[in-house]
Amino acid sequence: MSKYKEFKDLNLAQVATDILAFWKEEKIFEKSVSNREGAPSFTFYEGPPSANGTPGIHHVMARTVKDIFCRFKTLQGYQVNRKGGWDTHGLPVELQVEKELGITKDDIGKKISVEEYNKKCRETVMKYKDQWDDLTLKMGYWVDLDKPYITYEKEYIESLWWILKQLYDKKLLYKGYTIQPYSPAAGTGLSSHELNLPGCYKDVKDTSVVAQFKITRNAKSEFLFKSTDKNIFVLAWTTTPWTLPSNTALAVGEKITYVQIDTFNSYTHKPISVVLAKALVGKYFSDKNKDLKLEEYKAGDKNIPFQIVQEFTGKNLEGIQYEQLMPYVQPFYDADKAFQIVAGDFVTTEDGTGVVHVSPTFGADDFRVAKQNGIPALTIKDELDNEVPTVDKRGKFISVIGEHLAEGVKKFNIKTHKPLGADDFYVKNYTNEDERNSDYKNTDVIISIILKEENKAFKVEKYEHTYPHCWRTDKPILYYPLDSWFIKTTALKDRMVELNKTINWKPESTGTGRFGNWLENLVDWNLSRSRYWGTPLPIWRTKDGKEEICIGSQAELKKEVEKSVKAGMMQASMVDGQWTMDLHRPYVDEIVLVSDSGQPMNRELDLIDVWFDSGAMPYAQWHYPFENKEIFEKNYPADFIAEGVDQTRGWFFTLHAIAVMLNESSDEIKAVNKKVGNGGVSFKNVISNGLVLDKNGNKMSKSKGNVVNPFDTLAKYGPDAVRWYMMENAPPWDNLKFDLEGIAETQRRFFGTLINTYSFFVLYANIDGFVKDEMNTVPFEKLAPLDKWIITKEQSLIEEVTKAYNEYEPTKAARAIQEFVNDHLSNWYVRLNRKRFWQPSSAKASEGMPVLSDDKRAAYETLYECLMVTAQLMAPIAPFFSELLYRNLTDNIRNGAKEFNTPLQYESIHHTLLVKADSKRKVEELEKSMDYAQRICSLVHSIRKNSKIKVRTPLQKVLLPVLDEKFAQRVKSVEAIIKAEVNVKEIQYIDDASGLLVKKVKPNFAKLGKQYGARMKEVSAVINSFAQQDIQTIEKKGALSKDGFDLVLEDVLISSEDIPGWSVASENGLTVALDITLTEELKREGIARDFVNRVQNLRKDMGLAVLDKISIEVEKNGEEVSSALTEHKEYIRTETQALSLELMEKLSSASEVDMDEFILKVKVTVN
RNA sequence: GGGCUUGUAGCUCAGGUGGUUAGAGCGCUACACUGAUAAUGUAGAGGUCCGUGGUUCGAGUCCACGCAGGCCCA
Repeated sequence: MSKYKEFKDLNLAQVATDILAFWKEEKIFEKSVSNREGAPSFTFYEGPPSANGTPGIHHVMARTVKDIFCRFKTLQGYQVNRKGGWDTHGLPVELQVEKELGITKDDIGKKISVEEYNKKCRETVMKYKDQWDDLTLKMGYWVDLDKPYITYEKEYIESLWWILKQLYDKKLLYKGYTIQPYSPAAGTGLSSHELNLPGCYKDVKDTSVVAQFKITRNAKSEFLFKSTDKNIFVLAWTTTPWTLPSNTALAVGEKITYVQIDTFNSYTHKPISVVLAKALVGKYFSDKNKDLKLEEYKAGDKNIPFQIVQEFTGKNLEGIQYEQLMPYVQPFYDADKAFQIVAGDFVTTEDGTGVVHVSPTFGADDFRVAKQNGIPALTIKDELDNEVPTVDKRGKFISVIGEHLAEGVKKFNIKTHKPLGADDFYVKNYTNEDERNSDYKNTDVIISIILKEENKAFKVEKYEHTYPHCWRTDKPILYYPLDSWFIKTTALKDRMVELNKTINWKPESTGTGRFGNWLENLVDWNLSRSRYWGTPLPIWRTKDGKEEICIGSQAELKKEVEKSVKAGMMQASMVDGQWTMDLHRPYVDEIVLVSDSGQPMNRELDLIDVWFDSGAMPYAQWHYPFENKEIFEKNYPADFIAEGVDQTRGWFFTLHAIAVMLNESSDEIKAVNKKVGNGGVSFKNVISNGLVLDKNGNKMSKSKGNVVNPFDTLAKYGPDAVRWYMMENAPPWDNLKFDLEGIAETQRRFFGTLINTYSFFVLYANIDGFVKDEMNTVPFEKLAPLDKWIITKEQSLIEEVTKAYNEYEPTKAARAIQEFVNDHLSNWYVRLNRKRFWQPSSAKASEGMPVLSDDKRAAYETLYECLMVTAQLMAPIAPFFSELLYRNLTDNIRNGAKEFNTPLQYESIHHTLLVKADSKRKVEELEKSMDYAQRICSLVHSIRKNSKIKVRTPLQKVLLPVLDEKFAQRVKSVEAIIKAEVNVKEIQYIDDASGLLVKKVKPNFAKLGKQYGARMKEVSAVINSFAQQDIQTIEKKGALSKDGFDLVLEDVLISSEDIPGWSVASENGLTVALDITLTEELKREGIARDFVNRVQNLRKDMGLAVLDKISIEVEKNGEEVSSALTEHKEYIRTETQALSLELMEKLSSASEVDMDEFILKVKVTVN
């Protein structure tokens, strides 16, 4: 009969290596999917990593989370297809290529062709694919690496185009503009990455203006006019005065407190009344002037008096209108909305006046707040009838404004270094004027002077701040409206918000908070990227923008190209033969299509945001709708996805946005959703996991040198310990403080204990020749109480762990399994049952035909079952070790199991079906009783310890106060266990009748609180004053009236915390007293047990085998020892397997053993 | 600056709907066990529950304001 494998020097890393070989050899992963053909499917989407960087330890964490639930669902019987994927486009790839080639973006198209550049990108993007695949394999992440989706593939891009076309057709794709960093000197937009290049932010001194915006008197503003007769101005500060001519709104903070102050303008000396944030008054009004009288002010006085008239919050200012500050250009549309005060969440009282000047064309915040409030931007129409801002792309004011400024220069006699015409007003010095000229005045200064003269400037001063500069030209950048293609996500905002509520977010707060708020404040999705390596926007346009076409497939493009060739726009050679064109730049850019009116159409040069690539993966990974429609329908939407919380606005959003928009714009998707009963989401459950930090809670970074190498870690500790540690330590959505010590602890504490438990089973099972027989097991009713108890615990564990996995709570699952193995199985069940396993089997055992008693068989079967269930439950988290455990436990019965089609027929644990809890095999009563046993033992140990009486010394009895009969019954059912565990002869139950019991009473606050509330102090005083008699009365009668309170039994908690004259310990309502009197008889028994212990040590020192027989000789040492050994001779002989035990007067060449109180000479000889 | 999140023992973490003695594991100290033995068990020490206010008879738990760390966004 084949035996169970024993573990020697178990190395979890080696286990993984062996199991990996087995998985590969037997195609275990593939089978885990194919075995489930026809079963309901559980869909998982893999968020594609980018292989142009190396994987880190946090990827192990993220992928463990993904793997767990896919494995779990497989165990539950689902078919779980999981297609891997690669994210291949985007800026990081481009940057890496540029670094490798030593070029910059400027060199593209000059030193290197777009074609070569993109070729290089394509090569680079898979640079570390091998490392990724290796990690995937080694950590045991099961995902299909053979047929991954790759975002640069033609088919993938075609699906993206199809989606874009759906959106386009529903008018959800449009061309607009956003405010972006722009370099007029270089004539190009800058990415945030370029802005963050070292040296871009420079300290500069700019002219700043606090401008006075004159309030219009009407119902809303009336309250400001009540207390003053002066003109009222709102003060707003800006460090870019050139944006003032395009001001269309002012923003205030709703919750910020503002004040109105009567004072005088320091330049014109005119009386004014101004509004600004209360917190900033001190900045503009000196405290030493507060007592000056307004009436006594004379024009030109240096100290200007001021008087606070009233104060109010920003909310009161909302909607108030003001006069345009520099009325040079009027808004084209919504003019009635312009020039009003609105609330902005970006307004602070850090600096300025607590009021922000809003110029929608030249500030991102400004643009957003204006859009939200329907406020127009100041623009004009150019010769092509396009709306353009008041500053052109070279950084110069349009001539309409230039005229006004030139007029102002003349009118106020401003001295400049050269005559300024309408076309000379650059907003910054982009024309390299000589600033050293004493009369040099930039546009900001000129505007400031004009404002001063016009009583519109409250304060003008130089202000030093950091401002971004163009890394190419070293000139200050502008925030400028640039053309972009947008997806009108705002049109479906409500739908997205609504559908988001149907998604199960782990943790919930990410869904409602971070993601929910993001959706609430949604702006249109800016798709455009001015780059080279990415998915091209499939839109072709005529020069005047009047005609355009959005291409939704390769076939359509081909058709359009043919049309174009016919029209003579293109050469036929481009489409000759098969259609094999790469859909990337530069090839698509070379295609010129023909419009309906016969105009040439060129592709809009933009690429689309890479996030669109990944968000479209549910469709594009299957090349939907061009292929695989059935597979797609079966795998839409995802049941589960998981990525880092940083993906909230990344992948999670793009998945959601695209899904919701397609559900509105595509009839096909709508039909699929209807068919599969999906409201329109692309994922139903999502875990957003946290970061992996170093053990001190710092972010891992190369510069800090605290990066943990995943390969080293896996090799050292084995993937199971790493995975287990990561899940057990903290819920995945919390940040993990990653500590290698922690993995070592997991290894020792959990895997070590489990291995030990298994080894214990194997040791005896092999001796006894126990083999699991699925067809014939001892029925539950015949099990020993301890067996029933651990089986009960096991059922609870199955329920708990299954629930935890179902609710995407891996940490709860891991912790429950760990508690079961360590505390219940190993520490209690195995420990207390050891004897059952090593009791010799019946005589036939020696003849090689072991016959197991039912009791022993029950013990083996119980332990076997616990190990098996543990293996199954832990399999999702620790797939390797559980596999080893399963195979070791089942290899010897596999053939039989296959024959009889029983649960253990599968070659891999990952092919089995998860056990279900069986309520018929639960004895909850036993669970409670055992809990008492454990607690009572703990208390007795505690008393022994305090009295310094070791467990080997037997004691007579334990006293147990009984407060209710149920309790006594429960303890009695486990009495034998308690007695054996703490080595006492009897347990005596004492109640009121014994007269020993002193009871204590405590108010039951939880119940009383509801009834008495504020009178709690009185009631509890009354209860605390109960005499013993009162306690007895309320116990017997169930009610008691005292000091005006009618109390019932449930109002109080009765406990016994004292037994006079006894050694007592109590905890949590349980009280135990121990009789620590040592009678001569007990002492003798103690000596005998000590003696056995010492002989066993000698046996061990001598290297004897378990079954070796011995003879013992002892030199006499006083009457007590002699009678102890004589009295317990039989006991000693049985325990030590001694054929004889002789007391001798004198012993030569004997061992001296320390019996604590004395030394004994003992001689052990082998028979 | 905004949104979200975390703060409980030396370390890592538990602590439904508020209830009076705040728990676990590791680590530490001591002891026990010695037929799971390079294992195992038991006990003990260890806490301003981040701070300050508030609500309440009662706050680790609820509210407000802060402080510190983290993520995302400006």
